[in-house]
Amino acid sequence: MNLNADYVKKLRNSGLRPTKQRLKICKALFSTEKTFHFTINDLSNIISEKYNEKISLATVYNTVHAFKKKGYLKEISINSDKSYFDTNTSIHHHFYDEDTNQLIDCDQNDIENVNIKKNVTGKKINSIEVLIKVANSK
Amino acid sequence: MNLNADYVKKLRNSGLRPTKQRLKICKALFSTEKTFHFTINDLSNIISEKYNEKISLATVYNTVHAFKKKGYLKEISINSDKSYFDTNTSIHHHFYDEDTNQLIDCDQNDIENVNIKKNVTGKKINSIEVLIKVANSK
DNA sequence: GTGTGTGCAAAAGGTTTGCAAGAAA
DNA sequence: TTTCTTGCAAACCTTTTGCACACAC
Repeated sequence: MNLNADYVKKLRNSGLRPTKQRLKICKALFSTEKTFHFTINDLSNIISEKYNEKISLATVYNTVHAFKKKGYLKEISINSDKSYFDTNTSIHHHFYDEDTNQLIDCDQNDIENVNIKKNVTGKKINSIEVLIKVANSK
Repeated sequence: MNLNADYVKKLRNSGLRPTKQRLKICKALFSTEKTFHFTINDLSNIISEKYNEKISLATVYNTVHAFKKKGYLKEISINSDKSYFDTNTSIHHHFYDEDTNQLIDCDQNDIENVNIKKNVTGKKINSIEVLIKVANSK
């Protein structure tokens, strides 16, 4: 359970002004033990439903992107009409349930090391993401 | 080099009527040896620039999705504002150059077998996709 | 006070939809 | 003739932008 003061510190440390809106978003994202996946729209709904407050969509977009840049959030690659974010920033992968459109974490330990034998010349590997698409057997 | 007659057969075999538009799209997608990546917009441009013909965007969307459903195309998972498709339907992976937004094939042999030790209960794995994001070292 | 952040509405960009007209079976 | 397909425009949704106002420092 993080306190508001922790969020203020966290934001200040990364050069972001601790505004009311950003603190509220921190609370929505980082006050639970469990990490989770969300879309911008989800987050906006959480704030308005759970906290009964409203933050402009533009601000939510701004903040989420700022948090991503600072490494507080990860963006997940699924082909979709919208962007998914993850409050779990450790190295891990995902199952994507094509029946329910649900994303499920896949621990790095649940996958045998992914070893890339070749790289694009002159480039450095920033990340390796594995997406495992699953569906009902039928 | 495939002939029109081959495309007619291919379409008919999968229950799709071989219309003028679909045949043109087949030609644009499958008449070269090399496979490639494209967006709907790319495809639309190829048809209008290279073949000097125009197919309604709605039809291009329809056809691409139909082809994907039939397994003639693969959709690639990148978080992006648009969908990418691949005429290479074999099992393989991708490098994504974050500097240039370019997609590069990564042969399955260039990755040590990805072994998933755990699965979502009651589901079957449909695909395993690895996306390697690269960028300039600097 | 200065510079940064916010909110609103409008705009943009990709994708989907509804429906009438056209083509294939 | 029946069914599937096309084309167009409008609708839709997510995301971005411009700008005036407000807030943090």
